[in-house]
Amino acid sequence: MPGEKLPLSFFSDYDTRTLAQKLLGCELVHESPDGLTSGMIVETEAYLQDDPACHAFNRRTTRTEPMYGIAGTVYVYLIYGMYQCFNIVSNAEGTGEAVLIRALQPTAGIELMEMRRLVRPGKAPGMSPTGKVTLKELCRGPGKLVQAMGIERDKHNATLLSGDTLYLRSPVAAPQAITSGPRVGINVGRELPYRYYIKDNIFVSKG
DNA sequence: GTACGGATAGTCT
DNA sequence: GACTATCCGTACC
Repeated sequence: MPGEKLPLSFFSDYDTRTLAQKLLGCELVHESPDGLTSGMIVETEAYLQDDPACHAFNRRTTRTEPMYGIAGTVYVYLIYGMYQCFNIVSNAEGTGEAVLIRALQPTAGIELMEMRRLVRPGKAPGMSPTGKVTLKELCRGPGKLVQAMGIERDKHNATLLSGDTLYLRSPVAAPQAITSGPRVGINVGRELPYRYYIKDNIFVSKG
């Protein structure tokens, strides 16, 4: 049913690359103490066990442990020492694969997202005269969407996406054309076309 | 509109 | 001690 909370089984129904495409058009919802925010997933990247760009490519460590959990586990990692990236673990338990969520099209809680994304006053790309970033820039990038959605590190290794404060809803309408290409910002494995996004959607981080 | 330098910290070798 | 890869702010066109 369109718009329904997705059961945990959804995440184990597909292999990682298929899941990365199935997630496009789904709505990520966070019911935080500050209020509800949500956005439609418009851009994802798949990270596979045999893929050198995958955090779980090398041996199993404490940091990547959640990646080996059941499909639907949340994996949040720190990048550049300043930003977080939000991933949904995929494939069978014991396999270290995940889908990185790279961009959202905001659907609810816009004002709250703007508050969370406030940067210091001044001129910057995508910033309106009022000091708020534009709608287009709110969730256009993995670090930005984590900030806008208010996803904290306590969500790391959360066991469920359904029935909790952070969950997904099935697409209201099937996404239009899906395009794939090289993943963003990585060196190793850059030749693998594991990035998927909704064609011509302006909320995608890179066309 | 594009280009690039700086900030930053956890993880593993 | 090496390695990692995003956002912001300034510069410039």
